[in-house]
Amino acid sequence: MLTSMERKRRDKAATRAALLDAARLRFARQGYDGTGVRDIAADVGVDPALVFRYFGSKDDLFEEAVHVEIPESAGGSLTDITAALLNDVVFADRQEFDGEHPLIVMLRSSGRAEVRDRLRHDLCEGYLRTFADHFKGAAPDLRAELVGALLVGIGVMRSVVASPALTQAPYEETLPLVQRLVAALDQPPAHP
Amino acid sequence: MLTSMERKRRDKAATRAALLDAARLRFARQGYDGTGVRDIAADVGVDPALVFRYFGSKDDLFEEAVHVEIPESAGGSLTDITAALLNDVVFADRQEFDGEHPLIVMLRSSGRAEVRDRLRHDLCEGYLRTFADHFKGAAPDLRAELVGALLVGIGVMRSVVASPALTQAPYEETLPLVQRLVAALDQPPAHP
DNA sequence: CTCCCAAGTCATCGATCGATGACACAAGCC
DNA sequence: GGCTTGTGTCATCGATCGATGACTTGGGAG
Repeated sequence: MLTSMERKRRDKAATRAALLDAARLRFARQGYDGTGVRDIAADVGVDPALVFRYFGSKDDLFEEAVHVEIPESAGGSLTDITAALLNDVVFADRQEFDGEHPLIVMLRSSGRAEVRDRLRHDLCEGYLRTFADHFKGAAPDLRAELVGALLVGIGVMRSVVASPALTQAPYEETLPLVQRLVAALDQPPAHP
Repeated sequence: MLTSMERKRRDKAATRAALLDAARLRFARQGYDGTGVRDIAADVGVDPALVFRYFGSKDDLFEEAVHVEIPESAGGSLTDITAALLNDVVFADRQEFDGEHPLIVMLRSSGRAEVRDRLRHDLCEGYLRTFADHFKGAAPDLRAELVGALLVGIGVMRSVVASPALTQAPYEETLPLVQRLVAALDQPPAHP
């Protein structure tokens, strides 16, 4: 797989970018342990030694490959944030990661401790902080993490488990169900 | 780690069982790729060749290690099933798997396709079928898989991401929140 | 055209992996 | 005690891994 047919034959920046793209695809599909630097280099059609010259080590390449900036959550209502997050985390088509979210990519490579640390940081400090701020009542952090669990779980069911219904259901069908769940979490417990 | 201090020195059944226990722990903590047969054998204090003699291959050992029978869901109300499932999948203390559910262990080793197939089968055909049967209205499969996503997500948040709130919250605090979510999924959409 | 630096290649290292087959040794039986 | 059977060990194979350093080659500057 040559990422770009017209890649110049001796262009450091282009080659580095092509290696990064190939690494993202490989890591997304096969995880960290299942991917070798020789595979990545072969995808680009280049010598494996270039990986170490440009990125230092396989670890550094992975770090740079799965790095993604967390979008500034538009400070709207809980409904708006839910819709944005579901779209961004679950349904956004990340072509560079084979259609999966970097969080799922990291999850697939969660054998290493640093990856788990990055996961926790990106999720809890990044995506879920807004939810915790919006939840009123007791234990907002716990309820925010339950939203995170739901979103992560949906991603896992679609990308890893490949469960039939969730994989085929479009965004328009999944969103209202998720909205009902988040709304139920926001309301105080009903004591009839 | 010798599983049992008084293990007889030449006892095939006991040695095999000890290898299986050690394999479960290693696979649970480090995943399939991160675990070597030499590690497992060293845990038991035995030669690595015994692994192949008793189990055939590393793959076969993994298959046997993560095999778990799905409990027959007591055919009670949706509330009862939810409580049972949350306890069994998320909060049951599986000592033999370092406290984690075999589903999470498989998830940590999901690089191989057969593992993903087993995951999908055990989850959708096993755990979630009961939910789909209990859900009235449209798209019961989708809603059942959303329950599965929630449970799997909670397991991931606790075991992999190690998110603070969900990890520390006891069963008694998490269960009512999950109950509210499942109940919201069961009710027909509210159109005020 | 030539020179020179950067881009890319080649050979190779040491470690580790799963796996195999020949071998050593303890236990039960006679 | 000698023999058989089965439990466990040892040495080793071939492949693959990440990583290193010396080497080659292309392309722009002069």
